[in-house]
Amino acid sequence: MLSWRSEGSARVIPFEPVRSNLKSQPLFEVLAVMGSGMGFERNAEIFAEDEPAEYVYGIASGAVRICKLMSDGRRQISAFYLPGDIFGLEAAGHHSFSAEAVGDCRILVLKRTAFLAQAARDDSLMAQLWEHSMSHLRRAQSHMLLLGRKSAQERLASFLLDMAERLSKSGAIELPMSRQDIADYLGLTIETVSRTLTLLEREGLITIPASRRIVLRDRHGLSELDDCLAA
Amino acid sequence: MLSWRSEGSARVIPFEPVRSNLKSQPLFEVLAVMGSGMGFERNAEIFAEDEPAEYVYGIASGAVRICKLMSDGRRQISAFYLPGDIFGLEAAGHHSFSAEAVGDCRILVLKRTAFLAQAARDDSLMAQLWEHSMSHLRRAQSHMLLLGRKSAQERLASFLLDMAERLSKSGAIELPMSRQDIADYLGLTIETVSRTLTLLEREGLITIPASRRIVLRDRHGLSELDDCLAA
DNA sequence: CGTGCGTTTGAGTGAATTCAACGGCTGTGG
DNA sequence: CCACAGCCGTTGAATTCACTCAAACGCACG
Repeated sequence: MLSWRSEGSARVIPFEPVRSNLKSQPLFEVLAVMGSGMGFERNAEIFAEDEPAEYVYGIASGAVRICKLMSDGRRQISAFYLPGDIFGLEAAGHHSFSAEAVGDCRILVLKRTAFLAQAARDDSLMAQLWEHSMSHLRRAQSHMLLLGRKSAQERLASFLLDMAERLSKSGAIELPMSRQDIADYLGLTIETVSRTLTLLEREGLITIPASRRIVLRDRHGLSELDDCLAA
Repeated sequence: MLSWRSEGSARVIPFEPVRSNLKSQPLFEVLAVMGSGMGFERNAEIFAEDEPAEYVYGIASGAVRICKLMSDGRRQISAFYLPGDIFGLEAAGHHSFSAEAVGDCRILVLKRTAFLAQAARDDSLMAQLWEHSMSHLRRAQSHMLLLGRKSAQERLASFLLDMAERLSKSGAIELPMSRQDIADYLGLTIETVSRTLTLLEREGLITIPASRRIVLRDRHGLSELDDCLAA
């Protein structure tokens, strides 16, 4: 059941280092300058739960999902990471979740030890590192409110607004992930995601010119669904 | 609706500093040595969402809930903190959630700035601070799996096992929180929590000698419900 | 022009919710 | 000491929202 999910490690394609300066946050800069680039195919596993955490990762292009699995195949995606984001840095030992490529993507990789050595040299970096973890924690808390207390419409509204903010700025979003990914992120089924999107379209809040392309027509209406007393 | 929840700040009772050494984790020690003690009554607000984050808190006795609210009163508790736990430390500016006393409790309080100054003096403390945030993040991720993908029975099983581990070690748990708190933590209603507990009792997995006292009769059975591929 | 995958749509079901009533414990005041 | 009020928790009945099962659609690719 759902076995396609565990196709697991598709091929890993090394490629020439990227000197991305899309995002100039110092943490990402460290990766861009010191790290090396790798390519991952769609659905490739970047690291697995319980695996020793040896590297830090930064996204040059594409998107990554962080997930936890149950033994019967149920999956919860706890976050999507997009270009400029850093992930996989554990304080100790092992990863507590797995990371997979949502689509083909280019990832910057740096040894954890090298990254931490750099942080030790630069106090402000250590502080930013902590700040970084805390911002993830804040996101996680907002997401718990969504998962525990919001209706399907509210979940989709929150999701679309978040995605718009993170990867478009304009009213149109090009989603990097499948409906199944969205469902597993929002704690819904693929059918409910699909139905709810068409519902939002019928209500005039969005239009869906292509399944992965969504235009926000009424941000205000979406924000009302989102509630957004949460940060 | 649900207005009792917002009784808000019940009286705050200052009390003589506690030199607790229940838990000797260095972070908590800093609070025990440098901080001052305060008492909070049941349901008192310790700090509110969006309030400037000026202090760090440690629990000497009692329990605290961390929550987010929606404008219509829906509430999600993202964590419970128990004796020995530290909370309220933000990397920057403002709290992204509120904290309330679950029952009467004694809290150690220290100025954020004093705490961070100490951390700056002691490298290992800064590292532990980061480690601390990461362990919260790990918990949050497991909880997202619970909220997004688990059935009511599975949620209660996870909850009970977690509580047993954190506050009893033996098979009997004395719950510090109400059914409403449990419901808001697990993303359920109070009725579902109640029904599911009696169901678990009928199945012989637990016994409930008093509403706040629960005995785990079959940990193995509970673990199976819990699934617990999650850390 | 089929084949395969991702998505949409439909019909029926079900787990948890809502609405409602009852039971039990605690503390207060007569 | 008992009566009563106020909570908190449990139980019951009916509803609902999202889920499951199933089928069809559409696009991309060989």
